[in-house]
This record gives sequence, structure tokens and C-alpha cells, in this order.
Amino acid sequence: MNLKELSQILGLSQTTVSRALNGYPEVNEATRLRVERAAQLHGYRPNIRAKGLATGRSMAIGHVIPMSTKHEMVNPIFADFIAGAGEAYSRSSYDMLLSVVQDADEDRAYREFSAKAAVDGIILHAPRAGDPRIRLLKELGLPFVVHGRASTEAEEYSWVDVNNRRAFERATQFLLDLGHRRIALINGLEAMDFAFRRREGYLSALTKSSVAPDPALMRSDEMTETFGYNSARAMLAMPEPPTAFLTSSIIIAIGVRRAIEDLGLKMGRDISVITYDDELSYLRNGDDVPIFTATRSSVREAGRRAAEMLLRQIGDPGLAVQHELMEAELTVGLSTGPAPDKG
Amino acid sequence: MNLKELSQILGLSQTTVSRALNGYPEVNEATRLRVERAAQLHGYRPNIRAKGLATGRSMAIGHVIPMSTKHEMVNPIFADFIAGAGEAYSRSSYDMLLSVVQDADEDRAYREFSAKAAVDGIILHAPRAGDPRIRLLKELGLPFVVHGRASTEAEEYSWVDVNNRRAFERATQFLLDLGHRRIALINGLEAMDFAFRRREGYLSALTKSSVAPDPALMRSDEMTETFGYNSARAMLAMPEPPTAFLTSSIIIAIGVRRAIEDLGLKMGRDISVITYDDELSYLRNGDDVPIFTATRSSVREAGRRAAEMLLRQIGDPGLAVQHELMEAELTVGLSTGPAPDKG
DNA sequence: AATCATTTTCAAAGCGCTTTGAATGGGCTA
DNA sequence: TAGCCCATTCAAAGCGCTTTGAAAATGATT
Repeated sequence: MNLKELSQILGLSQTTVSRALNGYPEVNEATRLRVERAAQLHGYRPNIRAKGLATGRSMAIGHVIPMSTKHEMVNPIFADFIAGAGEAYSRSSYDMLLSVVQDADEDRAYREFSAKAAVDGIILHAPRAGDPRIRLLKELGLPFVVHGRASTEAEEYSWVDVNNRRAFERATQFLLDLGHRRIALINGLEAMDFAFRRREGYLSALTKSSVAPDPALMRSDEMTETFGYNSARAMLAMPEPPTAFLTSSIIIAIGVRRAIEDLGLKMGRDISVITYDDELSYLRNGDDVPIFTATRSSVREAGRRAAEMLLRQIGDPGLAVQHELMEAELTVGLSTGPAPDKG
Repeated sequence: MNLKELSQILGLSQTTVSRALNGYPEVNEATRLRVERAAQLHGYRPNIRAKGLATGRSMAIGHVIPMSTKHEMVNPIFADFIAGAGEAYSRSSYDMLLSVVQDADEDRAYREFSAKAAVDGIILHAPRAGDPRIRLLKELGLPFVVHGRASTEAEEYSWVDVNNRRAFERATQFLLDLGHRRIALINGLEAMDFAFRRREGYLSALTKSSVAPDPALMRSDEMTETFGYNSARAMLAMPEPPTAFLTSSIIIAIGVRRAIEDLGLKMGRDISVITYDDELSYLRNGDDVPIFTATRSSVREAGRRAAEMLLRQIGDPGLAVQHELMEAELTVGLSTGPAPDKG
């Protein structure tokens, strides 16, 4: 069923039918009702490509999902972020266009989105420090919102981010207050901006308490369970092992816990663990009592807000760039306790 | 840059330029080269909507991601499946269109894809037994491939699935061979076809060994860590607790392990655990030595194959329905051992 | 040189929609 | 009754591409 057929059935011109369905005022209320009924009845939906061609808008948002070539791994927070963004899109009847690319091909993916006129806007994921993609997107002239920030990037751009620095500063301080001095940081890849900021927060708290940071207690890699496990095993075998771990993801924390338990130690008593918790839907941090003490913020909510921000910008291109900084909550769970006495 | 501009620059007609770029034979080789150079130089890409309108093809595949209303949860295997499918799509320069919807609205999402002519084909996720969506998709006439099967559905349709029944039968048998008799099944929602089949396999193995299934040892729900934890805690507190757990996801298994360790028991010695492992990229089952004994099959590979199958069908609509049944490997890890002696 | 076949190029139509600018008709005033 | 205005409807153009059917250019053949 297309517009031509529908209008023939109704004995109206395509113009009128189109206007009736798009809520233009210059169409008789009775006619509009008749048209809407018929459209409903015949399940008519305007062909999205024809509509897009005529209006110059695609009603779609592009997400480029970079895939780490190293581990062939997709960012684990991605599914939840998408779910949040997807909600916002369907409310505004936008579609989501996904392009999964090797991280080396990412630039090309953005250029294609733009050149093909496939999308009205773009969400940029996982920015690195001084990420060149931001300049690329500005150059392309497509509205975009970054999930996260790119520290050293001078350009103005819109973003939604969580206060990673503060979150890790608070978490570290929490451990310091419990008497811990040997605190390990198991971080994500520090080329990523979020991980860089987390490290800054960690270091800042240590410095404020005059604890000298120990490079042997800081690791950074893709956030897998085995990375957490291996790091913790190695560190706990050191002459002066850490008494507490600060991890960048609940997935890493699970690995750290495994290492602790493999050594016959008890998490929360012998070794403390505090993690950042993205509130991943499939990896909830316990039911009522959190498993891990955590600084947490919903990545799904971030997805929702980023999407809404982008849609706002598309709706009103004159809008200034916008920023949204979410604060992470510090929730106390069973994985932390006072530092054990020496000796 | 559009076709008109490009052809003016070249002093050629739009026809010729279009043909040159689309590899038609009736264009002079020298001209083609000239055109390709210019296109490259000016970064010309055909407007995807105009192209789609002209050809009647959208060069996009639709995925409807149902979101559980219960836990606001997206299937954790989704990201990896998408990554696999995405690879196949980009090789054939298809795009992926995602629609995240509450599971109640799913039908509408498919109808919209079809009515709007937004996609050339659809991948159907997470089929339930006798899933009505299959009939809906046949009715809509769009090519589609199901990831999984719908047992009681009589219609013919293409699918890519793993041999869930066999995998769970083997896993159960493995535990039986180790002397276990009280074997718990912590399954996904059994309205889902995969979970239903897994249960069948489990029951079949028990029956063959004349072990009476105990309903108290079988649970089924959305596959979260806490579901695994709570189930294991409850079961291990029974008068006759299980000596082994069979779980449908590594996420559940992680919860089961937590329960075991919370009780001061040791996994692999006191209690055995065997899990289904989808080889999720962010939750690898250990590095070299698997953490869990597991039946495993890559969901990413499944995504790749499903996508390829769908593209084949789109390319040749006369093709008969196709099926692909993948077998899961049984890999032995550290989480299983002989059943402890009674007493 | 004339004819024909072949290769190469082109103008124009069409995909299904929106939107511009013009036409129609009813109601009201003078 | 004529004239005007407003509400409503319409025909046609245009979005950027592909593709059909025809024309032009080239080469081969007589």
C-alpha cells in the first residue's frame, strides 16, 4: 500500500492525504479522520526512503561500534547504552543505524554515514584523549553527541559523561579512610578518556593523603574477567601485596574476586574490593545488598540522555553545544572492610 | 556532492557515471577509470535513500531487540551476536537497523519495518516455542532468518541454531559419569526455545541413567548472576542438596560459584559446576585453562552465519529455506570433579 | 563510400513521498 | 445577484538515484 493507492481509494489527491497524515492544519477535520481511519485499516506507512528523499531527513541515528582488533571484543557496556538510546529513539520514531567496524576503519564509517546521507546524527562512543574523530565529525557537519569526553580536545562539542575523576577519587578516599595504604588500580585502557580520568582521581586521592603511588599496583588493559584475575593474582604474589583493589568494571572485579578466593582469602575481610558499576542489566551488583562496594551510574541512563540531547540538537540546529555530567553514587557493599593489621 | 554535480564536472551524463560506478559492462574502460577517480577525489557516495528508492532495496537488515519488561534487560548474548552479524553485513555493504522495543510491542516493530520498506531482511532473535512472530514474518513476505528454532512451529523457515539438546545431554552425562546423582539445572526462561531444549537434553540424560528428575533441582528464569546465586543458595540449603550444577549461562555460573564460596565450599571439589558458554567476548571462560567445564559454542559465529544465510536468501529469493545446526564442544575445566562420597 | 553491427553515451521516465502555487467552492457581505 | 474571502483541495515539480529505450560514435564489411 502506497500513497497513490491510498489516495485513490479515498478519492483524494496525494497532497491531501499526505497532509492529513502529517498533521497539517489546512485539511478538513472530517477528511483527516477519514484518511487516518483508512491508513490504519490498510496498514499504510509512508515508505521511509521516499519520505527521507523528499524531506532530506533520514530519521535515523548512526552508531559506529568499534571492535577491538586485539580481543575481537565489543565494549560490554554497549548493549545497555544502546538499550537506553533506543528507548529515546523509538519515542521520537527515529531508527538506529549500527555499523560494526574494526577500530582502524572507524573514520571511513563516519565518512560513509555522512556522504551517503544515511543518518541525521551520530553518537560517538568511547572517545580517546584528543580523539581525532571529534574534529572529523565537526568537519562533516553532522550533529553529534559524544558519550564521554576527550580531555585534550580543544574543540567545542556536546557530550554526556559521568564524573569519572570524582568517582575514583571518592572510591580511593573511601579505602584510605578504612586504613588501606596499598591500593591497586585495575583500570581500563588508559588511552580511553574515561580510564585516564579515573586514574587521575585515584592518584589525586592518594597524593592528598600523602601515599606514594606505586606503578606496580597500577594496571590498565581491556576490561575482561581474566584481566582482573591475572592482575590480582600477580599483585597478591608480590612481597608487599595490596590490601585493596579498585577496579574499573564489575567484570574485572569478578575476576579479582576469583583470584582472592583461589588464594583462600576472603573478600571484604582479607582483601577489599571496590569497583565502578555501570549497572549492566545482566550483571547486577547483587539484589538488595550490593556484592561489591561500588561507585555506580547507569550506562543505560547515559544512553537515554545522550540520545535525547542529540535529538534536541537535530530538532534545533541553532542550539549551542550541551554538556551533561552525571555523578556516580558510592554504595557500600560487602566487599570492603578495614585494612588488616600488619604482622 | 551528488550525481548531478559529479557528472557535470566530468562532462558526462548521469547515466554513464552511474553505470561506471556500478560496474555495468557497457561503459568504456577509460571512462570508467576517469569516473572512479573523480568519485574518489570528491568523496562521492550515492545518497542511500535515493538509491534505495530507485532500486527498491534498502541495503539494510533489521534486528528487533526485545527488551524484557521484567528486568529491563537486554539479552547478554546480543552484543556478540550483533558483532558477528555486523561483520558479515559490512563485507556486503549492508547496514544494520536496530529497533529496541518492549517485548509487547515487538509485532508492531516488524510490521513497521515491512510497511516502511525500511529493510531487505530480518533476523529474528530469541524465539519462543511456537513463536507467532515466525508466521507474522512469513506473512509479511520479508526474507528472514531465525537465531534459534521454535519447536512446535509447523511452518518452514530458515534458522541457525546450536544443538542445545545434545549439549545439555552430554553435559549431564558427563556429570553422571563422575558419579553425580543430585544434579541441579539452572536454566534460562523455558518459554524460550533454547532453554526448553536444554531441559529436554538434561532430562533425557537423567532418564537414560534411571535418575529420577527432581523438580526442586530445576529452576528457570532470566539469566542473571543473582538468579544463579539465589538458586544455588536455596538448593544448597536443602536437606539433600545437589552435588553438581548445570547452568545455561556463564553469568549464572558466576553466581553459582559465588554461592558455593560464600558457604565455604570449593567449586570443583565439593560442588561441580558445568555451564553453557556462549564465548562472550567480555566474559571469556579463562585464558588457557577454562574456569568452568563447559559446553561451548560461539554466539558471535552464530551471528556471522545467520547474517550470511540471510544475505544469501536476499540475493537469491528462489532459494529454499536453509538450516544450520552448530554443535557445542565439551571442554573440561576446573569446576568439575567426582561426586563426593556420602557420609 | 555505403552499409551494418557494435560499442558507447545520453535524455527522460520513474521510484514514493513532500511541498509549492494555483484552483475550487461555499458562505457571507454589500 | 455580484463580489469577496476563507477553507479546502489539487496538479505538478522536485528530492537523487537507476534504468529503459533511443541516439551517436566507432569499427568492420562489402
